[in-house]
Amino acid sequence: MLDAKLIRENPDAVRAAIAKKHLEVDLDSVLAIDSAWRTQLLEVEQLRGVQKAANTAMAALPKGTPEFQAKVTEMRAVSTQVREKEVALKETEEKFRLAMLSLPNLPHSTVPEGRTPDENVVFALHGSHEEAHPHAKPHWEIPGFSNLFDFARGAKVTGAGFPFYVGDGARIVRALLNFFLEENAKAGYTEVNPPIFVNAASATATGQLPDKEGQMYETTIEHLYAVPTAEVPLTNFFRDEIVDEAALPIRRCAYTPCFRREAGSYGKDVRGLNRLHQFDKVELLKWVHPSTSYDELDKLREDAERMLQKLGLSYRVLLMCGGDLGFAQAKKYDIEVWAAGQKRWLEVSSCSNFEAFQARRAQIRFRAKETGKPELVHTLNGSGLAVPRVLAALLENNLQADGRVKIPEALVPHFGREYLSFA
RNA sequence: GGAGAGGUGGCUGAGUGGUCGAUAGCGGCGCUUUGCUAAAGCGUUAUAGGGGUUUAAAUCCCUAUCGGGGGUUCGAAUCCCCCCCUCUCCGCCA
Repeated sequence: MLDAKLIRENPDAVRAAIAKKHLEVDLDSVLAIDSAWRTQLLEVEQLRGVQKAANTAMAALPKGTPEFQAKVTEMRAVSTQVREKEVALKETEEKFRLAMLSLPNLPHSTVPEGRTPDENVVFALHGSHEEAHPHAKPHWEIPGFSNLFDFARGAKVTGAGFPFYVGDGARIVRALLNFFLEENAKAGYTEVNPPIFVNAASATATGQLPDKEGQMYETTIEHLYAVPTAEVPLTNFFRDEIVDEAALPIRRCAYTPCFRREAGSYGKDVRGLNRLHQFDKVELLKWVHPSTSYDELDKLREDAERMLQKLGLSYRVLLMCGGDLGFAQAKKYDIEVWAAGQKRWLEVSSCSNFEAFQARRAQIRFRAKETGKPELVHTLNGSGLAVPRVLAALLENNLQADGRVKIPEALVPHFGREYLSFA
């Protein structure tokens, strides 16, 4: 959510910033609602002032006197009027709230211009993805793949996109999660094990609701949402709270399964482990002082990159252009790992600065020592990392002539063996 | 799931229809006293929104907020209804 004062006082600047995201936004209608709301608010407040003054006067009057009765009669009319105007005001307020929720975050000045993913800027390249991987093949074509990653039985038991991980398949997932969590702990992130269902207020605060409702699984009885990412419960940890300024930046990480309906995404990039309805991910989250949030974004990205380096994977970092930035983000880097078998880049992390956008929705503040006033924190998050695509790249890039997969050295202590076998 | 009790400001805790944004205490902040500390005295102590003034801010005016929502009433922290949460007991259960 944006600051209402900002759109009121600098509508043109807001319009220009939104244009960079190439989103259709009717700011004029938002401004019109805002203006109507303020007019109505003023009327209601004035009438309430009249009621309040009468109330004080009546308190001093003996009940049952003619003066008292006259006041009652007089105030009955005011009361009716207030009620009517309040109903109208509430309607306008709700319209305004929804309109404000529909406004995207503004991109940072360093975000490159661009409309489509092709216009994202390659910010960094690491490793030599073009070197030969003589034995590489798409992971789903590796002989014995379905022994470890059983999509057919997953489809039977639950549905497409919910695989079983069996034997070394389950083991490598656990090893990766353990590796990620340990690395993040070293980098200063406190581990959290959050609820994996959240309520509507939480999903609204991080921006999943109201617009991305169709992407989440929802329970029929309590109307809870299965988390699409640990970002949701993690960010909401401090919802409606004032955190200690001296404690900033607060760094946390969490492993959760993530549930995504992926409605409308069909096609060849959904093969194998590339896109699932349920997958495992470790998420990194920071609550920071506004003055440091872009430094913290760089550090967050580096924390995610370091893990890929230790796993010996080639990757690139994309700086997202305005058009590919997403609704809530002010600036975002995507980290993509090279999958030698598919010969494509797979997104394994997305590191974003939301500035105060989520914090305003979630009312997460700190009391600034300088002013003594509560101010909104900035929130940042990034994957650290998503398991299935890292796994896909590992399987493809490290496939040996004998059909086994060499486990990266950093992962061996967690996996317990040097090779993964499909037998 | 059943029965009961409760949810008030940073915290504790009064307040059962009217001048209550709310007694009191604690904590915090400021001032005074003091060689320093402690103590004492005095004062102060929320958040959000709107209006007005202003280059801007502060000051100023108004409104809202006593778990959330709705209702009764001229008027609700207080009465009624629904929901959420906490605690106690019972049941069930990993």
